Amino acid sequence: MDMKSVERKWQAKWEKTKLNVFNKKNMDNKLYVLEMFSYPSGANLHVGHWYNYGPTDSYARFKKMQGFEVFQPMGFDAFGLPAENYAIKTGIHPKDSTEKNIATMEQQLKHMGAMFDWTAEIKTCEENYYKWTQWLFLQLYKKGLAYRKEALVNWCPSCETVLANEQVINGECERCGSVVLRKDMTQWFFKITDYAEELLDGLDRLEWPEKTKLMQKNWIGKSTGCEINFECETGDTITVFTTRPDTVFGVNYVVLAPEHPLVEKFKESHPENAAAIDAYVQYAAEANDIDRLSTAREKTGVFTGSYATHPLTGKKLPIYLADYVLYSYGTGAVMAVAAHDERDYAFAKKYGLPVTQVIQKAGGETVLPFCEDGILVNSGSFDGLSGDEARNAIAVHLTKIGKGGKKVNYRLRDWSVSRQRYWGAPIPMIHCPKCGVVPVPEKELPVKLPYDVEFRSTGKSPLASNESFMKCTCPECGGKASRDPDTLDTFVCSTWYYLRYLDPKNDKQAFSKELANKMAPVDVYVGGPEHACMHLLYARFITKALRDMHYLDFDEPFKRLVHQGIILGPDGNRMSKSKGNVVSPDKYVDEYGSDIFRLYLMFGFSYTEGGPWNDDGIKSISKFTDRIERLVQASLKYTAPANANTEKKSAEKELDFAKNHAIKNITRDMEYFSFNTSLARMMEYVNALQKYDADVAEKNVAFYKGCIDDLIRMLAPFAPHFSEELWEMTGHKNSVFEERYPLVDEKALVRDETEYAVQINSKIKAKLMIPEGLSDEDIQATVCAYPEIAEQLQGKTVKKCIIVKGRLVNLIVG
RNA sequence: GCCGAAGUGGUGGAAUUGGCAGACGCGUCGGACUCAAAAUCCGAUGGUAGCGAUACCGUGUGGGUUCAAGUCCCACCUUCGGCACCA
Repeated sequence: MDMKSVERKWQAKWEKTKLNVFNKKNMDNKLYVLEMFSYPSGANLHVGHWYNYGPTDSYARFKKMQGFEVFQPMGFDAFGLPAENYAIKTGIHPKDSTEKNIATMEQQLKHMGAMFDWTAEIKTCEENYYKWTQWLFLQLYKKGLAYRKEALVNWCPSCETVLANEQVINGECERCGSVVLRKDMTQWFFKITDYAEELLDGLDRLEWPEKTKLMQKNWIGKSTGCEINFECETGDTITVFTTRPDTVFGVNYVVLAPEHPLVEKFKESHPENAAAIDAYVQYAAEANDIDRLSTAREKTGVFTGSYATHPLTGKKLPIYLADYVLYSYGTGAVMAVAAHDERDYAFAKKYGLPVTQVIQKAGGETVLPFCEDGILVNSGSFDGLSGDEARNAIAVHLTKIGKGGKKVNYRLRDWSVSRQRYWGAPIPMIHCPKCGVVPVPEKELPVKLPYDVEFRSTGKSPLASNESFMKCTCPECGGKASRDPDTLDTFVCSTWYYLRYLDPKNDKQAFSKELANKMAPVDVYVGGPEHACMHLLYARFITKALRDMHYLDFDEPFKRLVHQGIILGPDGNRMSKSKGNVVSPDKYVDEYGSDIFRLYLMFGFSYTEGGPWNDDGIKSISKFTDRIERLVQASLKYTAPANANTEKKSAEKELDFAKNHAIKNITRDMEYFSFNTSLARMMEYVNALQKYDADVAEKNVAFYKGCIDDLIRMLAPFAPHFSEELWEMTGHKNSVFEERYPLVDEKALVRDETEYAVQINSKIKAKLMIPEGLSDEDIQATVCAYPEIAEQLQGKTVKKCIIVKGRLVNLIVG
């Protein structure tokens, strides 16, 4: 079969008959299947895209044939850093390169033959989309969920620009090699932490992979502990968070993150230490959080010269700065208990600080640092308590004396959404010298992204250089004001795109509430596991926020989630241009056609695992479709005599069994996205058809042709163009996708006997056929009576007989 | 470093969740068809020993639980994903 022309033929037909367009009339029966949209970075569709979209489309088609009205849209996450970097390198404007890439990818996606509903297509870089991303920002601002604060960014002092983490290589700027510093900058944040508890709590009710839920849980990082206040000489209070208030009597010193605001105060009160402090702050600014949190990193720090007072003992405690404390976690300060914390212990040993043991191992020798629960000693009236009891008692006492109390802390931080970049949605805020920060009125949206901008680094955001963009009037006082020069993190665009797909042309609102409530949440969302913590968490947060603002009646965006695995390069490494191991799907699609390429992706890998690319099996898939074509062709010639016998003889029963076995297993496996096993069952069925075709001279033609029709129906989701062609070839006038997926006939699967494995003392001795429907006693009797087994049982007594119905019998003999 | 996964024949991968390890393919070997090749079809194929029935070994490594472990528990090794400005 000429796959290419067949593909074009059916793609054109589907478009004409609107086969892939969601029919709103059947909304009650909807199934929203969504693949993560793609970022148009390269000019071409990648194997990874194919691997995500091809098999998932087969799932969607399968569900369609089960009678669901499937909505499967596609679009482009079009803003982002790579297009801007490309522009800096080549001078090609991000808008131009992005639009060109999208045009190419659209063509490739259409040639893939997936049943995407292109009438719902969205591109996040278009005004009619980002207008509503800006609207979303304003709603969050109104709700108090968007605010400004200082935050650290990677700063290249020689390029005078903010760098993405990706652009920092071993602490140096990827462009110029300068040492990258961490610098404070005022940025917009979304208060995702307000939803920490709900985001955690909601995980239980999601049909998501357990590992993903666990990762999100750890990312949110709830810990229950205690806040404790330490008074300083300067009159300030250092508040620390600890999960181990039971060790509070063992505090030897207090440590602040180098970025802590109190550092300035300490420099003033101890000017003799200022130089050392500055040097250390500089040193810390050169490291990233991952390195700083590494337990393998050499502990470093500097004494501030100042002291704090222990809230319970009144002891004077030296105050240090150390980079193993992060300003972004907890309060940015910790109480150091050298005897009972690994890092504090290492630090204390290095700087010659005292180590005070206050916990004793219950019933054993205590080796320091001892970090487990134990019995309190040297802890005043709390001696003898342990674990939760001690933590509770101390927390209650601290509350009573006003020096702290119980506190729940989350590792989750608020989401920084400002980017000092050009290619993104402008932040719809205005800075007025009189009125301060003022939101752009909704009726003035979108704040359009100007085309003419110098996006090379100038020390400021690229938009800041465009005067006509920056200049505006304050909506409140009418005076001269300027726009926010930053753009939004692209993750903001992708938090709500699943809603826009439902209502992509709406120019009155971001989406219709009524439609959203009917069509969403997404029933099945498919994408890479690399999004486990960020995109997937942000989308959940925004959905909950929209619910609280009464734009939605549901609170989770993605009911079910499936991760496809990652296809690596043939060398086992992640595909990348620099490694030269990128595999292009195009040459395979050209050579074999998109159906065969899709079939191979489904058959050759475990969908959720992925793995290194190899094309060993792709030819065999092409043989498989050839074999099917030959079978179908041959069946066309068979005609039944007028007085044909329609009784099913053993050969027909055998084939019927094979067919129903395949239907049953495929129907189950498709639900789990187990495409490789589904196709294995399909191959077994084809083998059975071939055997019947070859072995049975007097065919039951009507029955056999029915089996061929079912084969085409069964194959349709996996090889859509090929199956349509076969369906037409066998004389059908409709689309095979208007057919129902064959249902299993359980009667055909009933057999009189089942094969059992027979073990003696857990070793397999024989395999026997045992009639169905016997009691355990009868099964044991049957097995023991079997000559081969009886022989081996001679002179022994059966002490125990374990029977697993339909599988195995294990005789324990002595 | 921390969080989360994965490791099964020569190879891609199965294994109904504790019940016959290796389904279905690829590859290899043997055979049929052919002047020959391709294509197609049939058969064999985890390892070791044996003519053979068969026996022993075998799911990253080492221990453990169990009548029974690829699957559960403990320790370790290797690889992969994420770590908050790649998306």
